[in-house]
Amino acid sequence: MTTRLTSSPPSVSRPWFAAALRAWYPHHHRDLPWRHTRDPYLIWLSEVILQQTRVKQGLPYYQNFSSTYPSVQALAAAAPDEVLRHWQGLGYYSRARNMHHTAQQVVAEYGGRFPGSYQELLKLRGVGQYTAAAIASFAYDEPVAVLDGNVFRVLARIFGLSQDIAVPASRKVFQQLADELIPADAPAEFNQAIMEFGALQCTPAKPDCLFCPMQAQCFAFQHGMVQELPVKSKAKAARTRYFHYLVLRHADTVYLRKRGPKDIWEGLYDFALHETDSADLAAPALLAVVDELGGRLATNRAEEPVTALRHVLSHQKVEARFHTVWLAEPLPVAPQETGLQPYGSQEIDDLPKSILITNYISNSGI
DNA sequence: AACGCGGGGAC
DNA sequence: GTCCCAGCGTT
Repeated sequence: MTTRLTSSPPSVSRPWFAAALRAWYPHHHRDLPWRHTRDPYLIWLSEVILQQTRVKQGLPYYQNFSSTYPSVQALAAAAPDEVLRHWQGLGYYSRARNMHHTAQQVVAEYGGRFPGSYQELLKLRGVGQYTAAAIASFAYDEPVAVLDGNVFRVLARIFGLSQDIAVPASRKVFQQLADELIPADAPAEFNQAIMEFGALQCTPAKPDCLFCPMQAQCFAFQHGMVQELPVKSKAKAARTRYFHYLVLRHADTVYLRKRGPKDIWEGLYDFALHETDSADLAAPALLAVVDELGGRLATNRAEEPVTALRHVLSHQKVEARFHTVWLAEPLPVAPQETGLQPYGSQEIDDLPKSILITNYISNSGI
């Protein structure tokens, strides 16, 4: 496959592109709060929230975080569970854990001042090439081009780049072009504008080509390839998992535990979990699990209905069944490595939880 | 280089 | 249902 469908060589600069963006941006851009600050902390906060997240979804989280933690010192001083609780519902929770780690590092090792260049920013946990370029350009006017999903799409269409954007090796072609296009005198505006152009004008499914100012220069439009570009190979299908939750209850408490690493929802809280290869779990197997935990069933409690919930992630489908188990007495203290601990209703509300667990709790009246 | 990691909205 | 979103760290 040709690496570049246009006839002009990569070294040719295209001032018209930056000029067209510059003409389009002031009249079309959205008024977003992180565009009114040069504070690298607030810009970093917004960029981490917006990684793999739409502006519409991330905006309320930015408002909440920036008011709850107005400075990097405030964020660094927060408890890890509290940070995760504020992140609850946004997904990709490693972002919150890394963000908290980096806040503490900036306070402890950088005297509370954010690193002042792209190369230094890149060393921070949770700050990759995109985020480092965004902070460096928006806060410091450093001429480094951002490369996100919007930029990939815009450049692929306008300049006819046919490399598979899902393949890491394709990145260098797009990065080189973006670095050629970004003007040294207005890098921040260029980066904002190209992403906004991708988000509002050159959208994935139904781009507004009819009223696009780059229509005449756009390779994809001129060649009828708008739906074919960018080229992106398919992700592999999501696997299905079967979760059998034991909602262990005694008096006014419910047992929860913090989820560990190397699986979904690290650091979030859920119930005792038994995972199987099928949707069904026979009653004897269920009781065996309770027994393993050292639990003794209350005999004066009526059986409660099993709640079944389905939860879909990008890469997994979780079919969860919640079995309420009333205990005759509290679980033995530190039975094994289960980490299960009793929590009251108010405490549970304050714990960080996945959407699945939050939905179950709100439906079950815990 | 390939993979794992959320949740929501557009179509 | 499919696709994508101001990507990143790990393996």
